[in-house]
Amino acid sequence: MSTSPAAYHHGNLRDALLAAGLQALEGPGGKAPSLRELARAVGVSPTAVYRHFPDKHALDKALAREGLKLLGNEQAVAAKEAGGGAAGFAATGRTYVRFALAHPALFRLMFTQGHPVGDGEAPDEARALLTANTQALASDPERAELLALQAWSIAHGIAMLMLDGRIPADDALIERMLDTKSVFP
Amino acid sequence: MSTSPAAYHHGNLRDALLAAGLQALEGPGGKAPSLRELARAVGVSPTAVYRHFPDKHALDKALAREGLKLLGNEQAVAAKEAGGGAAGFAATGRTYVRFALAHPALFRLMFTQGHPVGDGEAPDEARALLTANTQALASDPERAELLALQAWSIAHGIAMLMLDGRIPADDALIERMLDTKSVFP
DNA sequence: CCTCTATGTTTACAGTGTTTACTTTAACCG
DNA sequence: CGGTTAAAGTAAACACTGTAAACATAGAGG
Repeated sequence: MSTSPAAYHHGNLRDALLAAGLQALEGPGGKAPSLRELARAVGVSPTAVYRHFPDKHALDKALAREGLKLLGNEQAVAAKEAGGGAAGFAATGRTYVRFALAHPALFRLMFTQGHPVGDGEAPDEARALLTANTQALASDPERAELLALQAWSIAHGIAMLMLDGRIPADDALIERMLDTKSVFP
Repeated sequence: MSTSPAAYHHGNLRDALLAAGLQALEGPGGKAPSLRELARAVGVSPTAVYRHFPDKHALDKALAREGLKLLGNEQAVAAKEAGGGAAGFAATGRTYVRFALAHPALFRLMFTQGHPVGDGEAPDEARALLTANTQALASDPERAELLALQAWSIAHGIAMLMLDGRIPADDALIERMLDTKSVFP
């Protein structure tokens, strides 16, 4: 799933580009890399990239998917550590916002790729976890779906507004804003 | 406040640039214009822009402020038409999301300029309206501030997720998700 | 009227995404 | 094996971007 050490310069250019892209995006202070930057980082000519991605946007979409995987994993372990149930659900939300603050550039990229709603892609782990949680917590499944979208929206809104500096990126504030008793009683 | 017909080519280049920028951004299918595009649209050399803005980012920030004004106005009239109070508050939220869907590029620009939270700028009308509404609806003023941030976050989250195509941009869905009885009982 | 300052223009540079044409490398198969 | 073929890489070029430096031109004020 990443950077197999053998056959770097030849062989798996695609994976190498994604790895270099993630490294550039990760962490606070991460930046969205240019296509040429990534080619340089991997030691290849800019046009070589086009053998593996039709254009820059496709590369970005692939990086976004990679980011979604990371987020899903972090959420899954956080939910498990919290013991599942309502506590796990809450942990999921906190982790979402913290992930955004920890990897601003990556998080922005993940949600700026124009992901048409009806495309046949399988739902990412984060999304699957969300619906599973709400289905377990709500009786009515339709109401559960609405709850899922609302929970997603408030977490996403908090994350975005904090990233943009519209709301102080305070950890205690995250806690209060996401308090399930207050928002979803 | 816009495009005074006299003295176009000489005089108010700054306003002309902002007007051209807004026109490019407005509407669905709007796009973030390049500095050179705007210069062309106004009939001026690219570097002339630098007499009025230190760099592209400053221009974008000015456009973002312009967009916030537009949003604030729309929200104000919507709240007034709904008769104020709780109904007005709800109208404010709906208008927020609808504005985002009606002007995707502008909305994105408005919230991607890195607006450091502590800077001395006066709060925009949208923000002022928000706190006024929650102060009126909640007894405890501290609880009102939290409610304001939560309401903002959920509206912002819905808007962003719909813009990114993660959630269907359905008007009825907006209504259900923002239903105050369901979210803030 | 003459000067000075605000506001433009020209030219140039480094960087970007992308196309086209060319070269190498590896794999396949008779 | 050995030769052909397709995959994967390179080089050069194009149109575009934001920006800097040096120069030109009003228009206003003393």
